[in-house]
Amino acid sequence: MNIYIEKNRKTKQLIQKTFMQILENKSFESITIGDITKTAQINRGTFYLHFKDKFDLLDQIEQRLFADLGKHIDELQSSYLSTHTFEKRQEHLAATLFSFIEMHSPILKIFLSDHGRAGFHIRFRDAFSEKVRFNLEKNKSINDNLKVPLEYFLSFITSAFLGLIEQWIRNGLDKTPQEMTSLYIDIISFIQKR
Amino acid sequence: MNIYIEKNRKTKQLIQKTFMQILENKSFESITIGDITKTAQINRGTFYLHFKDKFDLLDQIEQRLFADLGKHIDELQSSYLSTHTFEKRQEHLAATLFSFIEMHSPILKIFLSDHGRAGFHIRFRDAFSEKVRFNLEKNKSINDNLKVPLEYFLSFITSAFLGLIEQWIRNGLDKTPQEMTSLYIDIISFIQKR
DNA sequence: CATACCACTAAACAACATGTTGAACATTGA
DNA sequence: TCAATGTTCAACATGTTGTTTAGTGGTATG
Repeated sequence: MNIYIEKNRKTKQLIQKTFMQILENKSFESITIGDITKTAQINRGTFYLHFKDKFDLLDQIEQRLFADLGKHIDELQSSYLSTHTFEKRQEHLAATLFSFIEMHSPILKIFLSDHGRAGFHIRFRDAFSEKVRFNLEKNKSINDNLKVPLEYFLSFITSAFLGLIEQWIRNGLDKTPQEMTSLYIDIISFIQKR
Repeated sequence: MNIYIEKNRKTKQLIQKTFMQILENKSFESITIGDITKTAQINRGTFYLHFKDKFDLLDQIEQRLFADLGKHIDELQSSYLSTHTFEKRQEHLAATLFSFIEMHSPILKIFLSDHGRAGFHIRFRDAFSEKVRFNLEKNKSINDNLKVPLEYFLSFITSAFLGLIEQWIRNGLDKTPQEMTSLYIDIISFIQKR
């Protein structure tokens, strides 16, 4: 019964790998199950033994990505939570995120482009937003001085961040995560000086 | 020969209207040409007399939206360009945009959701970004003091703005364009105070 | 008034995509 | 060994796409 588990896992991985590969040259919408199974050299029916449909396939890849993102941020926050200033924590959060993006850039390059599935940037931002909310709510000085609803402020700041990431990816990752972190800090302090 | 032009125009409009209507309940990908023509009570072949395919139909609606957005911003800039301070111009730009969004919220609600087509928020941001770039490049004090590449700053600020818009729409337009403008200003000044 | 024209319809077409089924084959465990 | 189980496959019915061909009922024009 052991060889079956292995075989199943391998076929499922093959489908996911092949799918991602095709996604580099073709948009999600235009990819057919046949495209995937022909390239992977398996029967089309086999696909349906592993995934409900195209969307299920993408969902599983997406969700693994979001889970991984959450794990990274959680780890950071548990070790940094009260040992540093808010500004230092912000900086480390940015650095962690840019590193994460660099690590997953092959997938993100596709998901954030128009080759991906509609609404990805919203789902990504929501996953990210949840983590930032936790970080902000712990901070009294923010809750007290912020006049606008927290959800609006969160949308503003996480979208801005995501905008930087999208530009970075569009530029073919022309900078290191460290450079992106200082670029982020430079933009914030530029706004502050006006 | 005039009645023909009228008939053609009306059928084309009917297709677009019906399409937008269906888009409220069904995702772009899952809508078929048959869905549209059955609802509009026209022959399926007629669709192809007006549009190349589903994408062409959506493109034409998108492009009309972007053109309209550009027109609004251009009008604003030509009348305000050098008669006000940079901050006042920013505020009026924000107010203009929020009004535009409110006016087109039925379409934008769909296009920005996962019922729309992948990459819309990128195309929308690009259209918007071009106009803001023009505004920023005219301003010497920004070009001189900004250490980071303009494209990154543009991505940051236009994405942040789009984030506010998305949240606003998600909240079912719970505020007036005027309230959104002061909300925007409040967020900026909150960042400045830190 | 005849006729050429136009937007649209109806029906049929091949090509292709989808999701399901039952059969084939390999592996497992009693 | 052999029945049960797991994986894969070929074939099927169904639905969508974009094109084509023939035809309808109005409209313009000489």
